[in-house]
This record gives sequence, structure tokens and C-alpha cells, in this order.
Amino acid sequence: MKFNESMEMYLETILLLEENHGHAHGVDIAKKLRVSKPSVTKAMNILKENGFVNKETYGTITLTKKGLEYSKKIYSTHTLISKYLEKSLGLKRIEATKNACKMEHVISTVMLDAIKTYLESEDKDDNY
Amino acid sequence: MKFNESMEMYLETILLLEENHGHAHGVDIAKKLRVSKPSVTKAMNILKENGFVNKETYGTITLTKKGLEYSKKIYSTHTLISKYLEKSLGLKRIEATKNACKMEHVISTVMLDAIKTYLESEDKDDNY
DNA sequence: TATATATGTTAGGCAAGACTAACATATGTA
DNA sequence: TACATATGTTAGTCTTGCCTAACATATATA
Repeated sequence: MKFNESMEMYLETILLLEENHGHAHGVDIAKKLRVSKPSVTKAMNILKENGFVNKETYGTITLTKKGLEYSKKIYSTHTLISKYLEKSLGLKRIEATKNACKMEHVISTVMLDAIKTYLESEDKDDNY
Repeated sequence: MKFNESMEMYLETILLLEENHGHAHGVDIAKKLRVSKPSVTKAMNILKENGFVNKETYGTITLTKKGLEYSKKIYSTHTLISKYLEKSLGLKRIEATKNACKMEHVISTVMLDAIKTYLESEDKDDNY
């Protein structure tokens, strides 16, 4: 199961809301992503059908185990890319985040692995 | 005037075909981008309406000055990103190109400038 | 030059992902 | 507890970008 950018952004947003409040409200997702409430409803139904979120009609939204794994993976990718851009290009945090947010949906696993390696070796440098 | 990924890919493809054959045929664009002929026709009409290509009905396609500038800019971005990925992550050419092809449509101008700076300093290193 | 093949266009349709308007339900507070 | 407000859903629409089928034109060659 591989989602597109749109669904990945919904999942990532739910993850962040859960971490802050223990659960996600549709209206908060809508605000964060700057989409309408009906768009959130539709997306949540798709995520639910595919087993990524738990949700009753008119109820709050939580990630399933599967959904948690997936969204953590995306968020981890996001963080790694952001650090990579900061370190290799000297981008400011906000600029790195902005670009990472787009890149996280499109880069290959080979590139992601290379970023991990890059950051590990940079970490070593930091210890000198 | 800012195009989306789809139109940018059409423009980039036309540029490459023009460089190889002096002009682009719809059928070749379709093959390169793996889309149908009608999709190309539609895209070409949009590009023509916006002054990016010259084309008569049933005629061949060439870039206008505006179209040439735009597509060269995208292609240049593509090349810079690809080099950056090769140098900073050690990606192989084909892997770098694959990722650059996605990234070229989404990165910010600030990031692109940072890549240019990065590559310039790397060039200097090469001369030691 | 007549005809087969290659190329380009038109018409119509589909799916994704967004929207608004209207309606349904939940929640908090007087 | 009743009602106002907040939140969620349904229905219907729009745009983008793609598709296939059918048709139109151009090109090449017998």
C-alpha cells in the first residue's frame, strides 16, 4: 500500500495532532492542511477503508497500528531530509522544512538511505 | 506564469527533442512521457494558448522564445539538482537523475540558489 | 497517383482531490 | 435541559490530467 502526496499529508497531520492531543479532530486537520471539512471527511473515509485510521461516524480520529507505522515513516523521512538540507546546503530550518515537505513524497528509498548515511558520517564529524 | 509538474515535463521533453531533431513531434512526446497522443494534443493547445510553443493544426511543434527560456530553466534546475545529489550523496547518475526529475518541480528558489553555491564551492575544491 | 500507414484531433469519459451549500449531530453553557 | 455554537457529513460541482474509440490528415511507397 503506497499513498500519494495528498493522503500522506493527511496521515502526517494526524500523527502530529495525536502527539499533541492524543487524537485528531477533523476540523483541526482541515485547518492545518488548509482544506475544507468535507475534504477531510472524504480522506478519512478512504484512510479508514484502508485500515489506517479508526473512526466512528461523527467520532474522533486515531491512527491504527498500520497508520501509525506509515505516518511515522513519512515523518521520519521528512525530518531526515530537513536535516540533510540544513547540513549540506546550510538552509535555515524553516526553508529546509518547507522543501522537505515536498521532497518527502517523491524521493527514492536509495536516496533516503544515502541521506541516512550522510547524516551518520556528519554526526561523527560533530564528535571531533 | 508558473506551470505545474505535468506542463513542465511537456516543456522539458520538447526541449530535448528539439535539441536532437530541431523540432518535436507529438508522437515522440507521447512516447517519451508515456502518455497518449490526445493527451499531448491537449497539452500542446494549452502551451500554445499561453505562448510557449508554435504549432499549426497537424503541424510540428517548436518552442517560442518564452517556451525556450522556461524549459531551459527547468532543465538547468534538473541538471543542478542531479549534480548536487551525485556530489553530496554519492548517488549514481541514473539514481540522481530519477530523483532530480521529481525534485525539479517542487524545490524553492532559495534552495536552488543554495545548490548553485554548493556546486561552485565544490568546483573550487576540484581545482586543488 | 492511389492507397496504406503514421500521425494528429475530436468527442466523451473517468478518477482524484478539491470546493460550496445544506443538513446532521455533538457539545458546552445559560 | 434547552438551545446556540462547533463539528462532521452528504450531495453536487469543478478542474486537472489522464484515457479509449473514432475520425481526419499527412506522408511514404507500390
